[in-house]
Amino acid sequence: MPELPEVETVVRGLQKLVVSQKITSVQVFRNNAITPLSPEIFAQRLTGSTIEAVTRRGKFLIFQLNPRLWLLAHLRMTGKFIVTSLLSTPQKHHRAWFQLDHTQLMIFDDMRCFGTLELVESLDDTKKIQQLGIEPLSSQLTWNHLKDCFNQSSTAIKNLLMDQTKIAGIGNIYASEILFEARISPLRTGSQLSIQELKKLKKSIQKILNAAIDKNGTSISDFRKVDEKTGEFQNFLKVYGKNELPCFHCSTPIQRIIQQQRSSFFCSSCQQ
DNA sequence: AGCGGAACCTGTCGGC
DNA sequence: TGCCGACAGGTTCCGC
Repeated sequence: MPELPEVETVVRGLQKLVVSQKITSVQVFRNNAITPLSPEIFAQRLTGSTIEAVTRRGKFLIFQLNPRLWLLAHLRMTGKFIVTSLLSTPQKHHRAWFQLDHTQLMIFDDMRCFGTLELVESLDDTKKIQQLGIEPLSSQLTWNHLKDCFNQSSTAIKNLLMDQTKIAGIGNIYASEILFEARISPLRTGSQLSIQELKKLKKSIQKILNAAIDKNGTSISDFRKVDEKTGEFQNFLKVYGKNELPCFHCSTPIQRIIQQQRSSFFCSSCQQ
């Protein structure tokens, strides 16, 4: 599922529902989601902690706990956090339950079991956070930064946009949508982009990601908000999943190609 | 340095 | 109806 706008949607949902709540018990239903601790130790270390804040870095969710500890969550393809006041037996894809005070339950659900939950003592010492590139919705995103990241590279711009060490948070859907907005072919290499194109790309990254956040993310199949409702940005996609449908602007059929083993969608007429 | 490919795991969909 | 392959929003590791 989730790229930056979906993770941001989940973070905002959790901020309203779980911040300042105490974790009163933890149950783990599938061990391989918890790295590298045993479920017993994982549960023991979390029980009694208070959730002080929920934030995001790239596609990681970060729970800041008191006593001082961080729970890093990555949803990968199908991970979800659901908050409910209903108590029930665990469902098939529930991986962990976090019982909160005030009778609320925070559920980590993940059909494909790629998602991860990890406890760390320090974000500064956590390599997977430290190696992330800039936040694309911060002031760090400038066309000059894009120039530094891209202009020596013979890698396709589609793949560069998804490189989490350059810009953190863009995945397969938004890479295609951003390049359509910027009118740049996914096949162009970083070094082939002009200054004008880098400036346009910077604006397109911000525009598409902000628009997707405004619509609570994209639900093509699995993504759900913490209340289990869908996002709405799937209704505003212009190229992703539109193989052979007419281009929004010029009616040329949208093409699907494979880059780095992932589908890219683009208009060969609008995007040069 | 950077690429392609495979692996992690489960489910759905379309074709035959 | 059933089987089989392709495909799915992400990341990491391995070999070249």
